[in-house]
Amino acid sequence: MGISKTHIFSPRHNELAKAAKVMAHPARVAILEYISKQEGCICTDLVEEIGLAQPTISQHLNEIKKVGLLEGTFEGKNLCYCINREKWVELQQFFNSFFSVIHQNCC
Amino acid sequence: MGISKTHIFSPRHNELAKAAKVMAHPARVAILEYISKQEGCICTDLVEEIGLAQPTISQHLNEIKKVGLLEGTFEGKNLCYCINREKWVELQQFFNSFFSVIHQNCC
DNA sequence: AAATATAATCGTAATATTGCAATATTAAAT
DNA sequence: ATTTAATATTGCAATATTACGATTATATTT
Repeated sequence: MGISKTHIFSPRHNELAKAAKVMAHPARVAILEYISKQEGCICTDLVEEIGLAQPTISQHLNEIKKVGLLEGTFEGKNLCYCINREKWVELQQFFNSFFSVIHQNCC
Repeated sequence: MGISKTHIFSPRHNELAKAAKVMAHPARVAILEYISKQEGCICTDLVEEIGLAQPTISQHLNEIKKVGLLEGTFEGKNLCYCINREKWVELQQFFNSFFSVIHQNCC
């Protein structure tokens, strides 16, 4: 994205943007939804479920991991991913409180 | 972003991603918050408020416009931007309902 | 009509993202 | 120890984003 001057923005704005960025790709939205709908942990499936190549899925998973939305075992064969519910709820509230700030009535 | 295979994802996932993308940059988060906190419409200010060059702000505003989050007069001198509240609430609910889907308890 | 103020557009450089093939790594099974 | 199945990493090509200077368009003042 070019230089992206993150330093001129508040930590809150940067955090919100970072959280939003995770959901800013349909593959990641689909992955998140799929995992969150599973009863237990998921093991594979994702590649055929989503329809992207394995390295691509792996990369997207990594992006999701980086914001702390995934939990579980990540190495070796048969990984076990699941949603970090605390973080999930935190994000939900984060977005919600952002959208709740509207003091404006014009136009 | 490379080829970005939007066609393999559901419309809902694509829409959510598109909405999230708008908030996926701190400048746009800051802009949205600033406008939403104004009593009436804003006229300028944004450039010095945010701290980016005028063309850059203009571009960001355009991104926000494209998802329908802005309303008002866009041409000429002294434009008048304000939040499209309907769309705003729609997005809030969109995100919220996405985050509400969690059927999972493991790990 | 000319000057002024404000915002949009264009062009372009720098950087980020997406996606995949090839390869490496890991852990379990044989 | 080998093989096997599953995921991670690397490297790279294609495309998108971010940012801004220069310019252009538009409307208001003078």
